Amino acid sequence: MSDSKNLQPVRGTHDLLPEAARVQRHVVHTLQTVTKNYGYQEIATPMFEFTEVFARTLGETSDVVSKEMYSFSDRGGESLTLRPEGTAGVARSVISNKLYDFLPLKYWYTGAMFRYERPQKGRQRQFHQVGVEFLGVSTPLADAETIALGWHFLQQLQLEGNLRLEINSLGDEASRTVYRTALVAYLERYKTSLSADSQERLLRNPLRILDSKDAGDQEIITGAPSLKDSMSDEATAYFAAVQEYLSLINIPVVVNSRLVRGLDYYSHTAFEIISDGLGAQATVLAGGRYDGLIEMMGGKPTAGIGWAAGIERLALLLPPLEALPRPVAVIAMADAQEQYAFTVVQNLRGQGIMAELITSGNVAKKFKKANKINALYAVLLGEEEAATGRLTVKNLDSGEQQKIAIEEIKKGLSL
RNA sequence: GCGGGCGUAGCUCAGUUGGUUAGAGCGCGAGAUUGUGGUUCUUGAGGUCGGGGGUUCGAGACCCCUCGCUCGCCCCA
Repeated sequence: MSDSKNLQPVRGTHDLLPEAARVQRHVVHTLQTVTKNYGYQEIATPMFEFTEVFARTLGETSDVVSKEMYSFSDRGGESLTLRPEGTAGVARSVISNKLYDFLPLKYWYTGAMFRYERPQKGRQRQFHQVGVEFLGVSTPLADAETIALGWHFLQQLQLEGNLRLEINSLGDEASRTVYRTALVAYLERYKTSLSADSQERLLRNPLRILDSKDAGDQEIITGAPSLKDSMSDEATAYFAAVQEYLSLINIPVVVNSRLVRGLDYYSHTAFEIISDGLGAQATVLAGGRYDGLIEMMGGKPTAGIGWAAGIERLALLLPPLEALPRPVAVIAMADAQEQYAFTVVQNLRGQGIMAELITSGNVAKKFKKANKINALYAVLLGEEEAATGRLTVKNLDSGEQQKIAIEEIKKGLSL
């Protein structure tokens, strides 16, 4: 590995070899199937946008914007950014295409996201998400439905380990502003006792201090004013209704009043689904309501709620996939049948049968190769078969052999 | 961005207090008289010990730097 530096994938990126690619495909396919029953359609937005699209919506002071974005100038001098998440792009697309005239909209998406972070298990610099956005409806029912969709999706994947749905309300914007002021006023008194991280957060995103893992911080937070007390009656009722809808369909919910999301565009309902099967990166699906987002970006006021899930994290929790279907191995017994064998494989493929031509080597060798590709059947072609068109088919598990006309093979073997 | 652990063949790992041509299992290739495999046996290929520098008569082992992975913090999906 003398020139290892250039042959290594960039830090935090990974090749998707066939097995992993199949797992990711399975996750996406599962979402596609589940969302269909909820009336969702796929949307795909560009992998990069003008930097401003993310900077404005996620919040200039958010960690994602302030230190994790892959931003660069293109040759025309424009500042562009590789998308760190999916919602901002969809929101931009809704405005660009004036889709707010066609509400409500239900979109799902998948794709690579980019964040300059320190890689860890379940955390990469290029990672993949699936997500959904439900635009144009601001009712507790819409929140419950969206959360149910996420829950349903994860059930469908049959993840190993336990999942926990945590939910909170950040209140409407007015409530949040009131609360932020009250919280900061309280925390200022303990400023010097707070952890260094939280002292920093006090300036940038004080609500996140509620979520601190530092024991000292937690102690201080115990006495802090509660967001509930600052919430308007409407916001409180809204949150109660969301919970009621969820209980109606038996989705277990844990209210976590310290759950705060890191992106600025959220209001009202916020939620996370957390797995006990991962390490520090335990959140497997998360999202919330973002009613102010589209207006903030310059569009008509449009309600919205959505979530995203990390495909790599889901992959870590996925049970083994079904075994791949087994092919038919076509074997010429002698060189004289090689060309005939090629026509036979093509014939089988034309019938919709997965078939592989085993070339080179003596017959014993070819059988070994057939085993290696996990073939269920071997089709043997010698002088007799070539003359009669009736092929010798051997079941490689049982060893049984039979003769079948080529056009009967599909039925004869129930392939 | 901060702190800890790790990095030896494709994979999983062993390499005694620094000492000659770096090992094993699995996997891979070839063979065991040419129309029948999965077992077994024989045999072969494959490593500049992540990379660079240093200490030493001598380094996979010690020191420094660097790259990557990993655990926690942070952040988040």
